[in-house]
Amino acid sequence: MSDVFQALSSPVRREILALLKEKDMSAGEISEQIDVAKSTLSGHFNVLKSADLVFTVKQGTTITYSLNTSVVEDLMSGLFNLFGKQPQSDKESL
Amino acid sequence: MSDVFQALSSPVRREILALLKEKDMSAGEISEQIDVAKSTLSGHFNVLKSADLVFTVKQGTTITYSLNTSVVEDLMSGLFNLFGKQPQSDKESL
DNA sequence: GCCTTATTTCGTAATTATACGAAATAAGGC
DNA sequence: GCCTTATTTCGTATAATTACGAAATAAGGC
Repeated sequence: MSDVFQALSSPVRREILALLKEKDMSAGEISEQIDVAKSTLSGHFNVLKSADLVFTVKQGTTITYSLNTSVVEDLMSGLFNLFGKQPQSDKESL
Repeated sequence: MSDVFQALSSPVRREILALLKEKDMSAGEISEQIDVAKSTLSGHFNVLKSADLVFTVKQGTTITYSLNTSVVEDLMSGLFNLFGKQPQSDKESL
C-alpha cells in the first residue's frame, strides 16, 4: 500500500501511467513524450514495477510497458478501507 | 494532487487518518496511540494539513484534528480521471 | 564477429523526508 | 505574575528520492 501511494506521489510517474492508460508503450516511446533522461525514466519504471502498477513484456530489445489495472482496483478498495464508514477491521493494510 | 498522494505515502500518516476516521482527536490523544515523538507527529500533521486531508479547531491550548472527507472524494475522482476508461481531457491534474 | 538500437545500471550530486530531543510559544488556572 | 499543560518550532542527523551523463548489457541484422 505504501508502495502504491509512493509511486503515485510523483507527477512524472503519474504522467507515465496516464500514457499507458491510452496504450501500451515501450520505454523509448515513453521517453519521447516525457522530458527527462532515459536513465531517470528507467528508475521511475522500477518504482512503478515494484508497486505492481505496471508490467512488462520483453520482445527482442524493446520492452513494452502496460498498466496493471487490477492494482488500481486494489488501491480503490484500500482507500475505501482507510476512509470508508465501516470500522477499520485490520490495521495490516496501513 | 501530488500533495495528497505524497501525504498518503507514509504509514504513520495513514495511521493518523485511520484514527481520525473513527473520531476527532487532539494531537496529544493521537500521540498516545502512535509511537513517534510529538515533534515528529507535529510534522506529519503539517503534511496532512498542507494536503488538505485534515483540518483543525483550536480550543484553548488543545488542537483538535478532523478528517476532511471531501478531499478524499476529490482523490477518488482524480484516480478515476487517471485510470478510468475515458480519454484524458486535461493534463493539469497530473 | 561486429555494428546499431534499446534499455538498464553505475557513480555522483542535490533535494526532500523522517526522526529525535531541547527549547519556544500559547492558553488557562491559581 | 507564575506554574502547568499542550503543541509547535528549531537544530541536527540520517536516509530516501530524483536527477544526470557515461558506461554496461542485450538482442538483432549484416
